[in-house]
Amino acid sequence: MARLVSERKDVIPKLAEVFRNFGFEGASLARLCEGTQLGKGSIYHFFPGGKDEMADAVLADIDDWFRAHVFQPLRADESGSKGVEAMLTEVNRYFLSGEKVCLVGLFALGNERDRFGGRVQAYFAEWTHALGVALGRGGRDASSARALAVEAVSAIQGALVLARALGQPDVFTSAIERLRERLVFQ
Amino acid sequence: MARLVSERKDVIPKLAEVFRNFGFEGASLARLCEGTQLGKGSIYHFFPGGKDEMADAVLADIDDWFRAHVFQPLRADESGSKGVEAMLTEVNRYFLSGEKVCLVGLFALGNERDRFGGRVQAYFAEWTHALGVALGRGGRDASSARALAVEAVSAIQGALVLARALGQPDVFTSAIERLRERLVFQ
DNA sequence: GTCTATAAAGCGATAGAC
DNA sequence: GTCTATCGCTTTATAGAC
Repeated sequence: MARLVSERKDVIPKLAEVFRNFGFEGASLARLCEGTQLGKGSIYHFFPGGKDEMADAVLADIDDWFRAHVFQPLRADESGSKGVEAMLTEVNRYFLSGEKVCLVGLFALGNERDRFGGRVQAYFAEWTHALGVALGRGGRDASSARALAVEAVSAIQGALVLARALGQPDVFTSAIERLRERLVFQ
Repeated sequence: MARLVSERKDVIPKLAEVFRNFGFEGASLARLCEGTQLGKGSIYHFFPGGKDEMADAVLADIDDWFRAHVFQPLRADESGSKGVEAMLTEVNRYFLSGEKVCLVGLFALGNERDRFGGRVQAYFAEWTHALGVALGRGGRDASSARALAVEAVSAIQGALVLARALGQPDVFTSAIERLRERLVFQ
């Protein structure tokens, strides 16, 4: 049987899925190995710091994705409407229309916050800030744009919770549609 | 030293706090013992089924509290406005103005959903249903009352996530105030 | 009802051969 | 880069004395 050789960057999304499904404490090395199809030796070769380093790499990867696909477009768009529109489309795709959970939100609620609080805080701070900037371009004053941004990100996170809890992904897609009508100027 | 004898019902809130702080997998028996000030022998005397039975009892206790203080008042109030008003006040108090996390929401996101999915689903289903009934009394048609109820409970859960993540409890209290203006007819 | 001792399994992590 | 063997520790759970 041919031996499969992995690269660290290919492993991270697989680790992410395990952490999403089991949380930090629930993601045992056995489960992480199963999810990545890697032995303990390989996984410790990539992440000598163990689980902490794995979760940290996963959070950094998520942060990078959102920065590239959501935060920067939000800040860059001069129209203040296309960026918001793009955010909602990308976010809906990222969370698989409500079938996928937000790992950062999960870590925010759980005790993972003690270990990764900085990353969790930074993720939501940057998201709400970038959205606030974009909404501010739509003629809103700074303070109400900021408040609306926090409200919108809260709505996304809450919709993910309820969609998951009720087993109704459309709770999430409906929330996205509502935000589209509320935030985007036609 | 006098020996303290406990009752099962006094133990449950203490267990709840441990589960809230550490999640299901993170709540080890050592931590549960520490949080309840009970030995393993005592804790297994009350909950022979182990951690599963403890978490189940905690969820049942939360469910009872919300049924008595939130769901039933929502359904009982004929005015369709005082019940909603009371819900927001009780919920704000329960979650300590955004400092306390929703255990059911945490379980909904994590893999605890596999074990306690039924209870999680029932909790949010009853909450959104009762709120929908109350909102329907305010002159809204059934379908928009129902949608608004899901939106409101989502807003509460999402605000808890962001308040926790950002370390800003006022994100939660602001969300409650916004809901008060939006849902309650003056 | 509470305590201590103990069992069996799983945990994260390391070492060393290939 | 991958694998297996292994260490020391913690885990859940049980048994039995008090």
